[in-house]
Amino acid sequence: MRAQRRGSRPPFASLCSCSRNLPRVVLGAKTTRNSWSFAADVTVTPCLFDTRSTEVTHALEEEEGNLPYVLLTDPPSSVPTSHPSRLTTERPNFTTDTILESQAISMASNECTSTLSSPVEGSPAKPPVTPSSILEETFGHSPATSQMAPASDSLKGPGTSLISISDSPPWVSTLPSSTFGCPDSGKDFPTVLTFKGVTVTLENNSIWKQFCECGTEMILTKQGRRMFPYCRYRLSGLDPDRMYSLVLSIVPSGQYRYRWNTSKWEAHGPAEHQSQGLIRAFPHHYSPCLGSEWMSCLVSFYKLKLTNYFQDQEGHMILHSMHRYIPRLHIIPVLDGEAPTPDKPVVMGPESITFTFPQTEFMAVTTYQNFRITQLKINHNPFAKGFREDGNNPRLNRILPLPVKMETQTEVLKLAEPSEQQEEVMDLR
DNA sequence: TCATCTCTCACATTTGAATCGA
DNA sequence: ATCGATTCAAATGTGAGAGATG
Repeated sequence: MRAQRRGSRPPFASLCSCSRNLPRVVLGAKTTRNSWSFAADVTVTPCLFDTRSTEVTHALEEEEGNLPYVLLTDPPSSVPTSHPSRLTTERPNFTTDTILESQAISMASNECTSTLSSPVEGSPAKPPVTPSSILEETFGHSPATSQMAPASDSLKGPGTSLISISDSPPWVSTLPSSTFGCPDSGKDFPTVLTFKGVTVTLENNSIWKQFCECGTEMILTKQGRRMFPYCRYRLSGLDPDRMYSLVLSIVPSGQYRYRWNTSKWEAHGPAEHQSQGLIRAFPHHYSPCLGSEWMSCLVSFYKLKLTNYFQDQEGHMILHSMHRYIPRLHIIPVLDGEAPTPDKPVVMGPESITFTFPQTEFMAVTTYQNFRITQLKINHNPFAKGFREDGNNPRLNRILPLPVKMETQTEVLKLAEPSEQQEEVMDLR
């Protein structure tokens, strides 16, 4: 399903269910009274979203066989500011990890001072560092993903109200394929983005920046592999009394398939299936929450897993290997009046906004291509601690010619400052 | 046919939560 | 109720080998 935007009519998204126990998000726009164009559809965790009308349900059932997963509706003329009673029975544990997360914050926050103007709106604001706790899982998690159209097609366009703050940042969109990896590390990436009074901080920007400089790679496996680093945000400027759903989508950021050639990525043919569009989205496991709750915690999408298994039913993000992607955070106000159920969607209307941090772009791979990325992962990821041997990992020695090894290890040691390692270790807790 | 590229799987290791007993 | 030891599931990258591709 490819997005087709017409006129100035804004796009909206609905989050709803399908018949395979995996509900979906649909990003689309109403083009005429009875016609919709779809930017994307995504499988999402059930019971997380408020719902609206069922206007085009039947049309989509016909299209998709027995998959009544699409529910789209007109946008509300206004979004109520009051909030319904709690929509879930379990709540985040806001106390368990306060200390560890606060420590991580205090270190990470040092990286948040380079507030740059976003393409949409500059923001000098730096969110106050307040005691926080990471959002720990207490909900039953049901996995989620799905197919969507390419972001370049679906989430841009005149009149759109689905705003991508950094939809086409020049330092990303204009990067030649061979320069993927942000070698121009002297160019700062925005750590804080602000739009419509909502400020989003990429809390673990320092680690992202290190990976970006080498060209971030993320492993895809059939059973799903977590991202490292993962996306961790701090939010401010939300209405404290309003319910919001946070959804992370991962959209293609290039039109090509790539290959690793000795020391750099090169375009190698057109992207696979991008004409049909494949975007994934992953709702945060605590969605929906009050704005006050989102703002009091770090929002970490550490549960997100990446896979290249297209029959995946576990709800992982399905990506193409050797393709470039970039995560995007969607902040979706939840409408009042109706409790969320798996068969009803929440409207992603004019007040929904999307934030994209260009430094989080990555290459999806099944095997690491860039040795520097491997070393960064080993040095930063606690689960890979077994491969750390102070630069004397015999396995790495085996696969590396000596001169290269000496050089890269020096670089890696330089990149992996102790404080950064410590930050990321604590980040995982 | 062959070389290269890409992917899959078993493996060793670490982490952290859960469990159990003192 | 607390603490330490143990167990186990889930996480990591490695490397061999299979399959796909040109």
